Amino acid sequence: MSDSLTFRLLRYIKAAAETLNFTRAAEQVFVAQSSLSSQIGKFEDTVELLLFARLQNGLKLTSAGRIVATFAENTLKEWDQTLAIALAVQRNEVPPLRLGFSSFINAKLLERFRENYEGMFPGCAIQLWSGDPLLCLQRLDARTLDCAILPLPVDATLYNVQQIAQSPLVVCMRSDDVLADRAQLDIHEVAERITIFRDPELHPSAHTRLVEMFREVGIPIHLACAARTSSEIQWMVKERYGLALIDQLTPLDPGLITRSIAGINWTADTAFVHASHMDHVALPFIERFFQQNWSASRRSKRPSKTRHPEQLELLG
Amino acid sequence: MSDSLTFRLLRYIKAAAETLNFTRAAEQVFVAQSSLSSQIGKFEDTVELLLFARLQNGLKLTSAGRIVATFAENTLKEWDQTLAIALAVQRNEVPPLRLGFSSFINAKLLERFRENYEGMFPGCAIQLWSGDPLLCLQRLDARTLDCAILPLPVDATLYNVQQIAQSPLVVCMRSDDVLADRAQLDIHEVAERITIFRDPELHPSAHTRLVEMFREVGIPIHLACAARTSSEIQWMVKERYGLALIDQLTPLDPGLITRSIAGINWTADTAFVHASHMDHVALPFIERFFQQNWSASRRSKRPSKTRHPEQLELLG
DNA sequence: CTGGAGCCATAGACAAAAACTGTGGCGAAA
DNA sequence: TTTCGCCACAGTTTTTGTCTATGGCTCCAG
Repeated sequence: MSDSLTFRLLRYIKAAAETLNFTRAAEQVFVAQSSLSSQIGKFEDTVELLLFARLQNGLKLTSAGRIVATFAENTLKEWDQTLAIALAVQRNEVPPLRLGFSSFINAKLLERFRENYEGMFPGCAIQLWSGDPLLCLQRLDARTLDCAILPLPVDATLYNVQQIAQSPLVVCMRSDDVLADRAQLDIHEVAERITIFRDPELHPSAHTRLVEMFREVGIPIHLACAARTSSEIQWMVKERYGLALIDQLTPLDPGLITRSIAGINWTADTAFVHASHMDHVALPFIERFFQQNWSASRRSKRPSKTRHPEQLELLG
Repeated sequence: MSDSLTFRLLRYIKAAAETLNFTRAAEQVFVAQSSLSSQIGKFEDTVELLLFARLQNGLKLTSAGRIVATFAENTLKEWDQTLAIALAVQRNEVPPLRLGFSSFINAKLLERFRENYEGMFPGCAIQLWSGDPLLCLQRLDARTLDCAILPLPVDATLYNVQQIAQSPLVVCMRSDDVLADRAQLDIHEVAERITIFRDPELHPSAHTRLVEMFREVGIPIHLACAARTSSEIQWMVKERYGLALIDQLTPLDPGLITRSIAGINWTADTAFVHASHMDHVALPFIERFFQQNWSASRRSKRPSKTRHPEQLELLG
């Protein structure tokens, strides 16, 4: 039964598990030693679970005790976070979530994020900040952003990175292109014409990755046009500056089409990123949400016959 | 503070949030209406958090209340699971975890799983059961297996599937093969020689996927040899029956090497699978573990410069 | 418009639980 | 052997929780 269990008791257990010493644990939680001792003892009796082995040379956590202590620690932490966010929501003091995003990520991801955030924290604002990934990361460091949705790879280990989407890269071309009637393209017939890229400065590691991917199929990159936004890319394609590789899910301007490349499974990966300190009250919640519901809700929408991994939009 | 919060109170809050009626909620948790009412009221006072709006036409959860009620529900469920597993561990009544696996998954995954399981549940046994994926799934249905580590794709929606690994498929050949001195292969020069496959019957959906992947590069499959195990495959390669596609991380017999195929990013995906009913006490824990620690611990081991998505061993 | 039903809050009595102080036992270190 | 640190137990006080009973409020049916 869940009775006979108090959050206070969880604190006792946590302290005792940390110190392995009832006396010092009692000091740590500001009660008499006998209180802590008897509480834990009584609990052990009622649930018939020995948490601590009382040995001559001190205490020792039992296996069961380790499990319970872990639970205690997690639950206390989660409660603190829950209380913080609940209070903030009630007082309408949830600061706007400063969400950075690269203009190259899929807009649908942002939309979905917004919907879910509104459901969790009704009335709480999101401040969108569009910028290239490098700037987003800098602003995360400077704490002028709380989190960001960015294309992978994200270099630093300083950030918490959670991949949330993966979708194929396809060639974007005019619908009157000579190759437009082909269902799939061969890399060798289009490689030279792919000349439009995002500005390498915007996300150096992503560009490096592209260069590597090209090299793997034995083709050098012909970078003729550097664009800063997705619409710039599409404009360049329309103006016949060349072809471009774009995320398959990007909304297309009229007059443009996309074609996949046979045998090539390059993907655009997207991640939710935040600095490890987690300044914003909602971040712990969002993080747990991405772990549970997000992938679950996508899984149910996804056609049941799983095909290639490159075609899975989202990975749990 | 985490004081003033009881698990009993969580049950009250949960019941009240479900019924939106203090009287019926009180019945549900077997106390007088006044008790439940005053407990919730006192709690709201002490944490200065209004959980329920008392309106003329009944109760309504506030935004903060919804957050707290969700927390209550989760925490109660997790405690039940924690208590169950802790009791089982203490009594040495954790039934052996009947873990199925395909002989085609990477052995290191099994090893890691075993280590982590031993850490969590010292002394608790794992019964390994090796068999082809289809049989594993059938045994999950029949409840003669608790869970399994299988190659994706897993067709049914009846199972809980959590992807835990992804690694490139490479061509396995003799070290004295004519192509052995090449760093990378072209798909067209090896396609005809790749004749060794796992028996399609063992995992029809995985074979279907392979066929599709071959078709995408415009090459039909020449299935000349069907193997049932990884070592059979390697034996066939050594005996010059042909080449085979294998998981890059497969331990190789001496005399064999692997080469990647340029421009091809086929991957072997592995998932942790269990039936949705979760018979084994440890399953909730394992599941949470995969969500948190597993990917985290891999992330730290992974070289910091993230390369291609196909080369990520594990996805969070 | 009036009486009853449903719902929630409050009050006071009582019971249970948790806290505190003080003490004793036991092993390890001095 | 003494002393110290640590834990368990006993007795007492304080706090907390539950119960019954009651009152106020709204809604609805007669």
